Order: sequence, then structure tokens, then C-alpha cells
Amino acid sequence: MPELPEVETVRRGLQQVLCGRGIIEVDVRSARTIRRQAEGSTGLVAGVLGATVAGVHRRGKYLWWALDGTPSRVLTAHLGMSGHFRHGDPADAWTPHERIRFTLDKGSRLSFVDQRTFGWVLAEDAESGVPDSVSHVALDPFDAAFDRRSVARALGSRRTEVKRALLDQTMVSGIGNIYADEALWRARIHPRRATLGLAVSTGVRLLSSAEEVMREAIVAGGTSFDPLYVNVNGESGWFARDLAAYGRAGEPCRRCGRRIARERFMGRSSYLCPRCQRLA
DNA sequence: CGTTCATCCTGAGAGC
DNA sequence: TGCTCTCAGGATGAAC
Repeated sequence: MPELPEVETVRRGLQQVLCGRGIIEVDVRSARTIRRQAEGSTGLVAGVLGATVAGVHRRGKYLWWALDGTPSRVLTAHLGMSGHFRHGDPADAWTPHERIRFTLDKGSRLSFVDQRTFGWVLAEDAESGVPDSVSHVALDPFDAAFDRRSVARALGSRRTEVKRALLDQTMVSGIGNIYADEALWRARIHPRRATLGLAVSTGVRLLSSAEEVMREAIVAGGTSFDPLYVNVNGESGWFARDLAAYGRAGEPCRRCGRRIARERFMGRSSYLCPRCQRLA
């Protein structure tokens, strides 16, 4: 569910709530949520109990808390399709999809809530400055080292379709189904257009569109269709009202008035304007 | 090597 | 009402 703008919204909330806080208790109620952790809850507890959070970082859709100011020890999290963090009171009753509780010093609580359990958390090392579980993930467009031209060149040498490449987190990270469709609509590119031989200028235009739409979405606090996506205070973002393509099947294109089409693609949906986004 | 697809989950809503 | 089917913001491993 959450893509880069939603994860960034969560990161900002966590930064406010967690910075300088000590972790004094960890309670795991879902083995699946810590499926990537060696030794399960024992490993998680050993990794984070007693630590203080120094900062919260993000690459693409992956988040990590730096612990004790040392970059080598972190708690990494991926929200999957339905995960979120909620800040609250330790005395509150557990909610149905609450998977893990971190009790913090100074009387607060942070919960990982995840209906579909595709999300996970993992205490691990980050010797390189990036957690081991994130090392295979490409830079996202907001990283200072992100280079649009080199990614555009890489796009042009792949044998696939443009939307598949945008969703491949080892090319450029942070883009999911919503923002891929929005970026393609802005750049007037058909999702199934071949990547092979794509002009660098076209790739740059597409990546610029992706960065632009995600930047605007961050300002709006992300896209929320339902209560599954909320920030750490339980609030929704309002970018859904600014979407031009995603979820707008049958509604007029905001540029040309033609009805937005919905197509099956990669086992999910693509929304596009058949007039603005030509395949040829 | 690069590319594609089924699969992991839970719940909401549509249609019968 | 209750059943079945489809759909949902993602990533991964296994197969080609």
C-alpha cells in the first residue's frame, strides 16, 4: 500500500516521536511480522531493547531507525501493503491488527499495525550506512546521489516495458502502482512502451515526473483511500483528490477530457489516458 | 545472466 | 443472509 510519499510521511512522524526515546519493552504478537529475524523475537529483543533511537531514515519504501547513534545497529521496517506505525499510550488495549508494541521511556508506545502481514521489522546491522536488508534497493529520486541520466540510460538498455521498470525497486526505488501511473500520465508515456532504446531524454522526463508527483504527494501527507494508510498520529493524507490517473477509470482526463481507461497489467491495474498516452 | 509469474495474507464490496 | 468471486498502495523466490 504505502509508496515513497506515504513512507516519508511515516518517517517524519517517527522522527518526531522516536528521536531520543529509549526502548524499554518489546512485545511481539505476530511471528510472521518478524519472519526475517534470525532467532525470532529473541533476536529482535536482543537487537533493540535498551537502545535509544538516534534518527529515522528511509530509502525508497524501506525505513530504519538508527539506534544509539551508532550507524551499525538499526531497526529496519517495510510496511508491505497495509502496514503502519501508531503512536499512543502504553495503557491502550491491543487492536486487532497490532503486531508489535515498542514501549518507550517517558510514557509512550509505538505499535506496528498491519492487516495483511506483508510488512516486517528486523533488527540488523548497517555497516555500510544502509541496512543489509536494504542494500539491494536502488536510490530513490530524493537521494542526493540519485542520477536521473544514468538511471535513464539503464532504462533504455532493459528488455521490458516502462511501467515494469518503474516498479522494479533495483532500478529506482519508492515508486509503486499509484505513482507509476501518475508519473506515466504526466510524462504522456504508455505503461507498456518498450524500454529498449528509450531515449535518455524521455527517461529523464519520466523520472522527473515521478519525482515531481511524489514531491507534491509528500506535501499532502500522502494518498489515503481508507484507514489502512494513516500517519503515526492516525491522520490521513489528502493527495487522493489530486490523482490524475490512478483509480479514475471512466472519468475525464484532466488534460484532454478523454475517459481514463483501466487495463490489467502484471496482475494488477493500470490507469491511463488512451489519447495522451499512445503506445506507438 | 535478465525477465516473468505465482505466492504470501486479510478484509471489503459486488453479484447471485 | 450467506456464499463466491474479485480486488487492494508490495516484494520475493523459483522457473523460464
